[in-house]
Amino acid sequence: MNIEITIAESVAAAIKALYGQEITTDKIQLQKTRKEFEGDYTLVVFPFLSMSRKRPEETAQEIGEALAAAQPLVASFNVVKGFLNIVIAHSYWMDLLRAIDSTEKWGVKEADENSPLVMVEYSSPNTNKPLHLGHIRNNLLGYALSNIIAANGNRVVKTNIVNDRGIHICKSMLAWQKWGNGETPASSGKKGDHLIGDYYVAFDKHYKAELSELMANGMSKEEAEAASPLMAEAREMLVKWEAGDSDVRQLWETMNGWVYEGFDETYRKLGVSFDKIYYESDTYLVGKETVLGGLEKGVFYRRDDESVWADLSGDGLDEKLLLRSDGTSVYMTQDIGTAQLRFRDYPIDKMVYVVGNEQNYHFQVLSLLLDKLGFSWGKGLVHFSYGMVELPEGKMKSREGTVVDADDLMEEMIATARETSEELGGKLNDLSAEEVADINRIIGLGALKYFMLKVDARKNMLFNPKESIDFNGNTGPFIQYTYARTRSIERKAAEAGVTVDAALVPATVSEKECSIIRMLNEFPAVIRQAGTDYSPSGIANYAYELAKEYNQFYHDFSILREEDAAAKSFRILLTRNVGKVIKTAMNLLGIEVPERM
RNA sequence: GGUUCCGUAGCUCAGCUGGAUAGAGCAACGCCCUUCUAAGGCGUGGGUCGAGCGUUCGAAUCGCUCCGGAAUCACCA
Repeated sequence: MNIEITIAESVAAAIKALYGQEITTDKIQLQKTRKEFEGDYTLVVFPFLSMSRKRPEETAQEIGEALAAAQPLVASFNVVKGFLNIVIAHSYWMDLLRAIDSTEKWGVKEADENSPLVMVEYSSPNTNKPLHLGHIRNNLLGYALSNIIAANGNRVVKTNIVNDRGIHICKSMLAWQKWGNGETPASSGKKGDHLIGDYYVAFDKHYKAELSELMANGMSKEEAEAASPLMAEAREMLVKWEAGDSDVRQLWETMNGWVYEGFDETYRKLGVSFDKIYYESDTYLVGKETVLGGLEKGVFYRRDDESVWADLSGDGLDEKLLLRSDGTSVYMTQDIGTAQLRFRDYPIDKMVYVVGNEQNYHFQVLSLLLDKLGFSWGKGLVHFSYGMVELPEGKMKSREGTVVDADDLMEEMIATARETSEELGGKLNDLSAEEVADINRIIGLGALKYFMLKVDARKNMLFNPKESIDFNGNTGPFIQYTYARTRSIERKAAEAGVTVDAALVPATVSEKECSIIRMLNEFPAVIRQAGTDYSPSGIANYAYELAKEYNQFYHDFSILREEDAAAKSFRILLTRNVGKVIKTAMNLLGIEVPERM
């Protein structure tokens, strides 16, 4: 039974008894009492003044007295202006702590076969270059979001749509043919995605050189772009690809294969995974069919030049192209095709797309189109839109070479974790080299992940590599550190033969300790909130608050030297559950926690 | 120009279903390691919550109008 609901019901009963008014519990706002006042929950009495027809202080006093008399959980109360601060009985917090301790996964709601099925699309890379900083934000958000949605009792299918076709991959292929000398990941020792990325850059370099040569000979920029033999070759290759030319297809499969191996490694290192992967090369034709089907049903219309359009002016938007005049598909067509395939594969109840906010308009349109085409989840699709990641030097532009590569960044973070722990000296001396390396990996990646996830996803964020590597303050490593300490205390207690006896009740539980238990009590609500708001940052900030609260209180506190057996038992019990909740919260974010650090 | 999003301390960010004196961290300065982990803790200074108007007993939070910034409005993806 939730304490807040219990109190709210008692308040409603008190108001009825005092003023004869029926009031529903959702009208009663209970909030956490602010730190500077005594109490656990605060009732704001201003809304009841019209019923009581008395001054705020008097009203609060009356309600407080009625509560204290009728509700045994209310130990005491105090009134400050129009605020009634309620102190909950310590025995309640003790019972609650035991209840939390007895649950396997506090706050997590398991799904069953009847639970709604939510599909979450994230990552969605192009196969012509390696993953970069922006993808990291996308992947971390998508993975965390999937966990949070699952923790709210939904079945979740994590999916990735790989953009594996188009002119961009032809550019890499062409450059490799021309200048590659048969280079492979095995021959060069490069990661497959980096190898392909290098050829994409090589194409661009040669193309630019070609353009400036043509322009030097008197052409305008537009003329040069149209005349470029390199670009013409790339386009020719795309036509061959679409026609199913066996040589081109074979090269395409080989090179994409290299990229996928590279991506898999990055995903593994980042700790994200997918249940089902779709490829645009499989979906774009389905999209075309679906659009033509919509055309027959009269949902879309054809123009004189044979192009196919959707008229969305009735929905306050413009007209949208779906098939070019030459019959080829555009981006939107592919997304429709992907949706069609997915719906065939899964009984989707809700679709969540984790895609950058530069595509807000696209998803507004997609939602309408899917709805018109009869997808039940089309109208209610969620575009989980996130902001750009900016660097201190300015916005990231792949062409200007200021891209932060995902693999490099992860390595850098781990290296910094290693340097920092070495500076601190000797803490991990008794561990094997592998164990130490693993701890450094967990910390380095934790720093990166937490930094990305604690910020409200909608906002553009500034990623300062230097600051992110600072392990002080509101950071992943601080939370991991707090967890490692809770584990250390438990280990030491076990070594000393101290057993936790939850039946032992300490004579006093401090207000601060009650406050920590109250925070644990909030965790299920935090998960629900994060699920409805699609907000990993909500979980992240909660984890920090809890870690800070615990760390502050227990910093100068020697649990194991406590002489009162009941108090010692209680504190270890509290420690264990703080650790449990921190770990659960961090794992929802996709962040590992180390047993030691 | 239309649409959407953002504007909170020097910096990076919380807080936003309306509630008490607007919170953290970083940076600066001063304390605290024979103690379960100092990757820490305690303290000091730092704010017209972009501006104005409105609704309300009460507005950082809700509404309107401005001012800044971003994204988007392609037969690109």
